[in-house]
Amino acid sequence: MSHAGSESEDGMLSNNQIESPLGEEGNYGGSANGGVALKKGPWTSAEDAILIEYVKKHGEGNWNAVQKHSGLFRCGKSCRLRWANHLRPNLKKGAFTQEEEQLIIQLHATMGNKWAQMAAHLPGRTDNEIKNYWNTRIKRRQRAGLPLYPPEVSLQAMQESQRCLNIDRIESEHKSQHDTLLSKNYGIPNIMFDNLKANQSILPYVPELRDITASSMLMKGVSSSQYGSFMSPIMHRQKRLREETTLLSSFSGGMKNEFHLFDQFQDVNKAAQSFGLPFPFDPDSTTKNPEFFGENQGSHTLANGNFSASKPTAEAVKLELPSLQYSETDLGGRGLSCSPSPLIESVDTFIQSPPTGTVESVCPSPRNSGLLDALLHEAKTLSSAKNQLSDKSSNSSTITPGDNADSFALNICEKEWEDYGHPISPLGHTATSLFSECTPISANESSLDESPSAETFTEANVKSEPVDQIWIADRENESSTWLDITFPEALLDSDWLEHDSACGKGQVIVNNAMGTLLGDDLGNEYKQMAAGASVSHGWGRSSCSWDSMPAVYQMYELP
DNA sequence: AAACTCGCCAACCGCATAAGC
DNA sequence: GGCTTATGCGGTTGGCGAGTT
Repeated sequence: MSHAGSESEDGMLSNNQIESPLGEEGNYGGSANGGVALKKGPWTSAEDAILIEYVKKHGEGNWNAVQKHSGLFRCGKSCRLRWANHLRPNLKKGAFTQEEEQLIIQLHATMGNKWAQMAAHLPGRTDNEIKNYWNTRIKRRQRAGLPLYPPEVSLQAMQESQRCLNIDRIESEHKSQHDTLLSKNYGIPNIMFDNLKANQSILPYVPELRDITASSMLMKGVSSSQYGSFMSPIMHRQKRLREETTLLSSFSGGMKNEFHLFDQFQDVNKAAQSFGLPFPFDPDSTTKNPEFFGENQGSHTLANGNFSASKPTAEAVKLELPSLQYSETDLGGRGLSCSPSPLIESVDTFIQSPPTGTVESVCPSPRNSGLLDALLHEAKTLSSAKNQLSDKSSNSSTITPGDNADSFALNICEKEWEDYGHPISPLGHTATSLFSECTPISANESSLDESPSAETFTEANVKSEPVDQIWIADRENESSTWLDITFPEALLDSDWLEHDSACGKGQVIVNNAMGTLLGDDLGNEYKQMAAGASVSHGWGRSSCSWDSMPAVYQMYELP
């Protein structure tokens, strides 16, 4: 704004017009502030002392007043930055410890470039430090042709993503139960949070969840990488929503990165197929899936027009997670009629007045999640095969809007879940296995920066073959009813979740695929949840950590 | 010894948004 | 509601020192 603009202006005052109270030579080429040029460039110890003194007297904040009260010829912004990054107490100086480095990697795998949020998890460290560290690390590893994340971190993020994807699905499917449950004062099932807590062992930085509430979950859900725990507790609600939306967009950033990662493969199409993506991509997919860009505007992975899957980008690697920014041209070109702001507003609307009687979510859903979609598709394939054998009656699990949660739970639990609660996941290729097939895992890798060798990476291409084959076989078998795996809703609309058109969207028929989809651990969680007749509060479809997706899609970086 | 490259770091810049008027 | 100000965040730049050629 004007403030920022004034800072960057080069409204040069000649140096002889400036009288520094410090009598120091300095770069006063900065902006004029009330006729006084403000110094730029490195801070001197004298300036630091002045600033420290000022903060001691007046406290933090009101940074623009620093110059007035202290005679420091620095803009408020600069003062704030100096204080935050160098002068404030309890700052930890020096190199990052190994633990800190590991934490940063884990946090970044989950959050993306949310430096400020990451800094909140590293006491004494600043976002700038973390950012610098990360950028340096990226460069280093890029140069070495190493994966951005160690396999174990990628795997963790992958697992978290899948878990939350599943939770999210459950939530969407049960949203129709929402009002009934609320009226009966059902709470969030403890089991869910117990399970989430237990999962903390996976990512040790996940804070305690004991204080989590339905509302806080709702508030934090979309962006919360680890169950909503990354948001500052004092963060303004709308601010959170902004963050959430941004983080949702991080998902698309992850997708973008994903396609950068494909550049590493000799054969892009094969690489994509290894991840379960339908290659060759149709650049004009909008015409074939108009709803993708219209109704499902929440997914702006493609809508932002930042990448064309059919044209692997040759631009420089940019491991950023783009914010939710659209250009009119992009939107128009894609036939997208919405703008980002309606999305944000819709999220807000959703929070303020949760929708009733619909499973449609105002929150973006992670379409085109690539790897995860591959899993869904795979699960679907297996489930279809199973259905052919068992030919279960879907009516047994039909839920009517009037059903209470207990009956729903019984349906799920007794009719379906028993089949899939087996310790061994019915997913022949679970997220883990699929991932491992595509990830250059080095069993001996322990150090975070000791990444797989180039040889190992090459091996990954070979290992991905089975997935590739599954995919192709599936295409052949289902050529007549081919579903675009880039659009999981297509799966949900088919035999994954059979929306009973006669009874409305809220009436879902959960078939075997549901259990298949959920896998074992979440399946148990889901089972217990259902058995407890407590279907969780209707937070948004994307309440789970889509922002963790970048981890999956940033497994590799370009050399 | 000079030139060059690279990594690190501090600071700047642009942008978004909340708050106050 | 519109404008201005303050604040925060993430991306980028540029200076500097160390290492290499």
